[in-house]
Amino acid sequence: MCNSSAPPVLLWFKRDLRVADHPALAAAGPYVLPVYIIEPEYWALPDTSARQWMFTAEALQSLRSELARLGQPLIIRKGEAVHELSRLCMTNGITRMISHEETGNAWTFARDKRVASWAAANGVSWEELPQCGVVRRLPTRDAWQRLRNSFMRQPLQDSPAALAPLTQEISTLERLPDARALSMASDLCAHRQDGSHRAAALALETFLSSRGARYRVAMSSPVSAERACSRLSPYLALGVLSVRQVEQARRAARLHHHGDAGWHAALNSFAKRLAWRDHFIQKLEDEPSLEYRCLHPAHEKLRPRESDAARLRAWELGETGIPFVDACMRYLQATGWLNFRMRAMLMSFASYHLWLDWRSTGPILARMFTDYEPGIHWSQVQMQSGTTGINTIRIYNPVKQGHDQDSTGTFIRRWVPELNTVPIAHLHTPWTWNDGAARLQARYPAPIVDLAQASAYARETLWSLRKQAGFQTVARAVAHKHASRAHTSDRSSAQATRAARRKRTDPDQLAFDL
DNA sequence: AGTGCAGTTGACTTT
DNA sequence: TAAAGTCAACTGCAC
Repeated sequence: MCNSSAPPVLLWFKRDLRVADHPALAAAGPYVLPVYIIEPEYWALPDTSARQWMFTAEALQSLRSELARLGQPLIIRKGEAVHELSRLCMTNGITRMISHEETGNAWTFARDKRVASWAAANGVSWEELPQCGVVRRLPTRDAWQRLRNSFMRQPLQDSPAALAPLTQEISTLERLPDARALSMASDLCAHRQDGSHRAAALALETFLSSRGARYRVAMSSPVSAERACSRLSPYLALGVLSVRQVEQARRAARLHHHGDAGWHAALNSFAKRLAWRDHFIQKLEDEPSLEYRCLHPAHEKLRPRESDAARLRAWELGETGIPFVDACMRYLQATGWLNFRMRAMLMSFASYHLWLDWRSTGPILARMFTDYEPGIHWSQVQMQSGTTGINTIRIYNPVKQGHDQDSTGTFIRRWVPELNTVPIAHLHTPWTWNDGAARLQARYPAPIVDLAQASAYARETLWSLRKQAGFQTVARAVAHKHASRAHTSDRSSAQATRAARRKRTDPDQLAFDL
């Protein structure tokens, strides 16, 4: 198996830190040099954070031991990608590199272009294979769903039985740097998820066997979502699990729970979310400027580009004076995760009530998410800010959301302990608590905006922008390029009526337009 | 028993 | 998986 005359294939691990269902590893063959590069410049970006790095480091430790078990440990380097790759290729006579297509932020996109041009100029071939439903150079959105589904149905890639140990000695970082060594701001995140493969497998197993039973009804409230949601997002973001592994495990679970209506609803709902995941990442793949420009350009000057520093800070710290908003923000800060609906509410509150530009709030949320996935993140940030031009304006009322999702107030009391003396009748709106509001204000701020006034201003401004000449023409072009085709295909009127009725009653159908 | 009425519910529209 | 408003149908109750 060991062939010392031919050079190995360099397998560049990026956001695919696993050995199972790993198309690039399978394609590389047994004589492989597995490499991960810690890029300090990436970890200095405004949308990356120490919690993401610590999670990544745990995933890397797992990957390193799995590869070692297969016979060839992971080589870990720290530095600039072109520099490290060219050194590894030059000193080992490597002419073939392989990795997965990555739909990342603007920085990783630019880095990949540098790597590609270096490779082309130096006689190194670099293959990039898909590892999820995202299609590179997709000509039109029309056939996407079919392509994605057929990818998910393909059998999982076998992980190799063994790798051929390299004959040459190649230096590797033994100890992974901590966040401080990467010059990252300290980031406690006391309840962060664990990045190891063992933790990922456990989350998948417990979700599909028990935790997910009430997924469909429990996902909306931050109280129940913590347990009932899959919690697979950070593992999918880093590729500790492949989305195909998860999708196929879901299918198997559907058979296992056959006949159970709750499980049936849960697993169907989960399948939709896995598909939406690829759908949004596809958008960033097709339109990288999604990260820094409004999808509909008429919104560019809607909000001041320089954000109000006091408002931004109050929002980031969970000190806005709106209990449910602050509880959600502090929970996110402490756990690195928040359920979808509450993420939408936080973003909506920042963009509409606080009138902050998404380019100042987006990176703050990105850093707090252990599961930061650029394609999902920037699509959602723009949707919840109303800047896509093609989605209906959804301005969440954080008091109503609080009543709906935390009616007993346990979530608020846990995460905003300053409020623990406030009776439940006033917990969601402590400014209405006549007896104690004055005393309370020494510990907890009055609302930094008038909710009704702020949302009315946002609503009127956004809707009047939409009525301006030319707005809808541009909006249609955006929809043609990006919108899901799920509800727009030609249908008989009976089917259309059925679909409309379903739309009203099934939250999945309305969950994430665009 | 039937009527009037306030209040609720649900479908639908507007912003 | 928005919220607020409109409208019509319905409900429960007093008389």
